[in-house]
Amino acid sequence: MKKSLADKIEQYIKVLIARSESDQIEIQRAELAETFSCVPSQVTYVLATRFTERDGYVTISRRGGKGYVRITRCEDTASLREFTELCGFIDELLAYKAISQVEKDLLIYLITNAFKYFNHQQKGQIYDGIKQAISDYVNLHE
Amino acid sequence: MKKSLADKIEQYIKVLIARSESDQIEIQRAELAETFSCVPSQVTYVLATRFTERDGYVTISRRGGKGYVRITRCEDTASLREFTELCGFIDELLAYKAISQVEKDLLIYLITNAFKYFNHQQKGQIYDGIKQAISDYVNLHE
DNA sequence: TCCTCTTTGACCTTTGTTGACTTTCATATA
DNA sequence: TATATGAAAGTCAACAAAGGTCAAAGAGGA
Repeated sequence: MKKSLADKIEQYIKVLIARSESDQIEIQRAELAETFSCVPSQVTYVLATRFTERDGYVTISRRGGKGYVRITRCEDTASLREFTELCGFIDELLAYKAISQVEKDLLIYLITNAFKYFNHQQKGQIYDGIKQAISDYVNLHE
Repeated sequence: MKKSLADKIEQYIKVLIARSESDQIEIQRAELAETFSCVPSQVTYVLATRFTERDGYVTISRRGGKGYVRITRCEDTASLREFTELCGFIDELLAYKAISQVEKDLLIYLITNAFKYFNHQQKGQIYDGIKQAISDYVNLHE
C-alpha cells in the first residue's frame, strides 16, 4: 500500500506509544511536523482522523510556551463502541422477538468471549461484521 | 473468441493475486488504467463484473491522496479447516441438544457471512475463537 | 437487426495537504 | 500586580488527489 503522509505519521505515533511504558506519549506538534517536513496542522489532521476515542485514544493538549499534545491509548474503551452497539442491537432483536432469549444469551456470551486475542481495531471490525450478518439473517427470516 | 480489454485486465489481476502471499492485492485504479491505456472507470467495470462476492472476491477501497483498491480472494470457506471443524462442532451440539435448530441456523449463517473482510489466516483464528467460546458456553449451561 | 457486453467521459464524493489566521498559555517587564 | 510579548496549539477553508457513479455510445455475436 502506498502510504500517505498521514499514514506515516499515524504509524510513527503508534510505534512511539507501543514503545512507551504507560501507553501514553507527549509530543510537540511543531516538532513532529518538522520531522515529517510538513505543516503542523497536518499533525492535527492525523490526530483528528486516526486517534479518536472511537479508535481507542484520548488526546489532550496545552497551547502556549511549553505546549504539548499528550496521546493516551485506552485499550479498555477500544472497540467499546462497536461492542456496545452490537449488544444494543441484539437487545432490540430480542425486544422485537426476532430472536429468543436463549439465542441472545448465546450471542452475548460469544461476542464477549470469543475474540479476546484480537486487537481493538480487529475487534471493532469483527463486531461490525457480526452486526451486519445478524441484521441480514433477521431480514431473511422475517 | 477475441479477448476484450476487460478480459485482459481481469486476467492481469488474477495473476497478481495468484502470486501474492495472502490472496490479497492492492492496486491503484489510475495506475492500472494507465498500464492498459484506458480510463479508470474501466477498472471499476472489471471489478464490478468479475470480482464480485459471487465470484469469490471482496474489494474495499480508499479515496483521496494515495488511495487504493484492495482485492481479496475469499477461497471457499468450506475448504478452511477451522471452518469445517466449527461447523462439525455445531452439528454435534445440535445432536446432543445442547443448542436448538434455530440457534444452529443462526450460528452457521453468522460464521459463513460475518467475516468476509478478513483474510484466510484471520478467519482461521476467528473460527477457533468462536469454537472455544461456544464450547465454554455449553459447559456453563449443562 | 437486436441484444448484451464493453468502453468512454463528465461529474461526484471522499480523503489528504497546506497556509493564513485565531486562541491560549508562560514568562518577562513596567 | 497588570500588561505585553512570544511561543506554542487550534480552526477553517481552499486546493489537490485519489476512487465512484452513471448514462451514452460502440462493438460483436446470434
